[in-house]
Amino acid sequence: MKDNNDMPGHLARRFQQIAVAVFLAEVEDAGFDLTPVQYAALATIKGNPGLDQVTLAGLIAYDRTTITGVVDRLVQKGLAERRASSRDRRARELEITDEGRRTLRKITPAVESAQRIMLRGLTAREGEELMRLLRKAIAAGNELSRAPLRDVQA
Amino acid sequence: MKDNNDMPGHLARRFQQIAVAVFLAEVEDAGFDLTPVQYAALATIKGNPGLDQVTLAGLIAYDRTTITGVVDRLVQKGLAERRASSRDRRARELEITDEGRRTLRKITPAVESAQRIMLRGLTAREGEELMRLLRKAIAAGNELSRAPLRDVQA
DNA sequence: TACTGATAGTCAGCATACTGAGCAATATCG
DNA sequence: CGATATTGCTCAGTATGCTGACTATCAGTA
Repeated sequence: MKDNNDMPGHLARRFQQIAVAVFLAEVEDAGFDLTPVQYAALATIKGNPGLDQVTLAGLIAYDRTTITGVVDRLVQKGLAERRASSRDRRARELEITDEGRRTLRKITPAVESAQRIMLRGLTAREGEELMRLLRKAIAAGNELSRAPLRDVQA
Repeated sequence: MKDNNDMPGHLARRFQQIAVAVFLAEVEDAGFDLTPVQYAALATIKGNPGLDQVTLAGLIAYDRTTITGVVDRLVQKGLAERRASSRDRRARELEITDEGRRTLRKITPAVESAQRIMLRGLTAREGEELMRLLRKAIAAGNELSRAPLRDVQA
């Protein structure tokens, strides 16, 4: 009978659970109300102005049905805008607002602090190694989830 | 500007996402309909007959408000039973059913296969190292989530 | 050009997770 | 003993994530 602690799936769930909690706590301490998912989406919109929702989803490996709600909330908070595309009337072009830019800038220290805290039990070397191993495992399993990571075809 | 791939939080989310997808796929291939969360709960009930919901939640680090729904579904599927405790009328004692035991037994190969698949990009040594680092990071962050792991006080 | 297939987005429904509130029952302590 | 605090559980509300279905639109082709 295997112990939970020998199950990578269980460990993945626990680590993710802690990572989210730490992120939310740091961001709230900084005076903001933004989830990890919303942060990643907003940062990606900023880095890729005018991208459509499917592209955004692919860049951060979200399901396309999830992106709808995430963008809804970013728009509702005034951090992003959703416009009909002129090239493809099915698509929506996404833009970050000035308010979104300001929020991203001010929230960055909290986000970076969160990343440190979630690795606080590890040495710097171990933290790097953990990230390397996660990247490698993720790369090999990318196609196994419904929402794989997709590069932009620039 | 940090890349997503340098953010342990993002990597945690991606690995967990893949882990869940792999688990569900393997279990479905084996002809069962059980989520990772339901599996862990059921296995823990089997190993700790008569435990109450708070104890169960502590053993697998679930929130107590989440456990309610999970147990609901296990009961509804006929895999577990929820009884009023005679010692403490607030508490519910949980028991696995014969059907639950049968399911656990038959599902085990799929669960173990899933754990292998989610590490398929890593060598055996790397897989061990990943689990060690996750365990270490989790131990240091245990108290940071609302639902920390709790040992039984037997 | 008409047909077919693929694509962008949304929606309904289900299953985690969490916040915060509330109820019932137990434990503790003056 | 009685007031208070704590505990076990549930519920309402919100936010991911997913499956599957549907509409509108676009692309490729006969």
